[in-house]
Amino acid sequence: MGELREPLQELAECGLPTALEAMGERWSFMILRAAFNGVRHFEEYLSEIGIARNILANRLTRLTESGILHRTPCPDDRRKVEYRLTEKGLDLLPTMIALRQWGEKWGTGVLSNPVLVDERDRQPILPVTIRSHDERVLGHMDLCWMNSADITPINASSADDMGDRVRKLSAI
Amino acid sequence: MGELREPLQELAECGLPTALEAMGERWSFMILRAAFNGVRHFEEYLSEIGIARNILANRLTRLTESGILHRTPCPDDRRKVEYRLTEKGLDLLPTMIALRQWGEKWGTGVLSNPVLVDERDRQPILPVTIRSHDERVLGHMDLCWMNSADITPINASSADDMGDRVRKLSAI
DNA sequence: TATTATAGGTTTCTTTTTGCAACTGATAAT
DNA sequence: ATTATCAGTTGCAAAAAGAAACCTATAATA
Repeated sequence: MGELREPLQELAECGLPTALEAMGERWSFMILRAAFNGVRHFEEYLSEIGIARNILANRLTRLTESGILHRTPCPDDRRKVEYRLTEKGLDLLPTMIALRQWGEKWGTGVLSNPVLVDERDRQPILPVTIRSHDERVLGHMDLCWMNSADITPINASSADDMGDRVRKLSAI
Repeated sequence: MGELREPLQELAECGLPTALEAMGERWSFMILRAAFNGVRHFEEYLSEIGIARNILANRLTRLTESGILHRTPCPDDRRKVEYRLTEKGLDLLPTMIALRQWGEKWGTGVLSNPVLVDERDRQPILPVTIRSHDERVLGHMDLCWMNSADITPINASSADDMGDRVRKLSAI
């Protein structure tokens, strides 16, 4: 068993550290959840989440700086400020739902409420999954890591051996 | 504009806090990523991730306690210990990939490498999305929150008004 | 108009968590 | 018999989180 593994440096080339820089701090996901639930104002976030005032102020600033929330002074009441999700923030929904679903599945029997449904038929959404380009649901047994340089563009045929250029995830 | 919102307490009924208790600490996702990349041993995690020794020890213990990693002393070299993903840990893959894809999309042009591909055709996986029960991809405009008690089981018909029992996500 | 209340912070101080570096105890390699 | 490796632990300094009081601008109320 040769423990064949890529140069460790390669692990760094990934969006995860970037994502964690913006969302990895304590409370960030709770603030995001509140935002997705329609919370907009400072005092509202404060009572919704069990967070300290100064920390909330700090997180809202940072989430705003990283473009996840947008801060607008309220025109009708000039004491108030609105923090709402940007497109970038809204785009975190799959991540948040996946995390929530995982917590639900493996946690101590918390059945989520309210539940996300498709408004068209009012049916709950599916568990978030990983899918192949042709939409098959993939388990980790079906996946492997591959150097992006070695990927054959779709349509181009592939009578290619690949040799050591793939590494199976199921071997983990 | 009545700002109609559910009793705030309802927000707590969700798997997210549970999930964050296990995965919300700094480094947890980085350790998970390393584990998914085949890392198994303490010193290996240590050099892979830029984490301090004592913190790593602490995190590995906590991830083991929460059933995400499994700790086994190596039979062939009794100095070594293996930390590998449990089923519960493996089940975090969609979350991790969703987060990584988000980081890739919105970060400063980091193209991930290696890339996750379907081993069957060696094509990159799709972006992780939210899907309706019949597999349509849903944007946040297509979603609403609903009290789980009010959901009509599929197949049962629904000539039901629903009134205020739904709250659109696109209103956020 | 004067007074009080509210919104969104900031400041100060205490506690907790992180990070670094050195140390340890068991096992394996030389 | 000596040295190296592995998986930690310990002690201490720095950073971050949390609680509580304070502040400023605006709005509501008497």
